[in-house]
Amino acid sequence: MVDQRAAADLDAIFQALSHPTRRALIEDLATGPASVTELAEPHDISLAAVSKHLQVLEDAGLIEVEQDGRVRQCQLEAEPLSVAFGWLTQYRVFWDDRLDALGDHLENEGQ
Amino acid sequence: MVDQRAAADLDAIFQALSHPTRRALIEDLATGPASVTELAEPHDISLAAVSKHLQVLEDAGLIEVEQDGRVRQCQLEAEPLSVAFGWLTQYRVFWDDRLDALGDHLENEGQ
DNA sequence: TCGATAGTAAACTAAATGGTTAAATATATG
DNA sequence: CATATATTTAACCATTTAGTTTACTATCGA
Repeated sequence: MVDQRAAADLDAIFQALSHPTRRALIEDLATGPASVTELAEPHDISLAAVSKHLQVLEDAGLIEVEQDGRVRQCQLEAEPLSVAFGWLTQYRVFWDDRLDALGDHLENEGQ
Repeated sequence: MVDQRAAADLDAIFQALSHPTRRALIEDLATGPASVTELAEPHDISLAAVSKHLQVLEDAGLIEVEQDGRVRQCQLEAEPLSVAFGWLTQYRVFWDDRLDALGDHLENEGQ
């Protein structure tokens, strides 16, 4: 009952993650909730453009937005990230098997 | 020397993963190398369309293609998958922290 | 109440995406 | 050699994407 949405959503999740601005927004939000204006500040595009990116993230379930007066507080929603992670995990044996020689550039996630 | 390409490539990798046909191709290739025609067979689109999808996968580094006479053998390249995995791992603490209640839908990757 | 602030919506544009069909290019085979 | 097979390329089309600017809608605060 957590996964029934997952398969259909992989499209939207990976699509959302494919844009550097949206990944940057996610990285910002990893440090805590923020308003649209706050999130837009470091980016060299219009507020409307950031607003659209946030809409994409919200549609993919990657953020949740809470209206607080005239300000919208955005919060990172981890579940879709874990869905994407889950899909990739399928293939982990693959690079564990094949990338021994290159090795350890992923090992930092294990410690 | 494995990661210098990584940041720039996340765009292409996630973009490549965002299309269900391409994910299906990856899943096919996980069972072993295959030719373009073999890969195309289960899909209800033209061979040319599959060829384009494979080109996207190749550009993202997700497959390697080896010409063998008139047939092109495609092989899964795990490294970009591990790069995407690596990016997501950054946020693992997030869903580990927050999704305890939902829990265990990822736990099957640990056993 | 008036003006500033926060944000979305609308209309537009350029480029990218995902598909098609038809033609082209090798290579294999009878 | 002639034909069939494997695959890409080209030309085209419709839709989506990512951005812009300009309105519009709330809401806050003096």
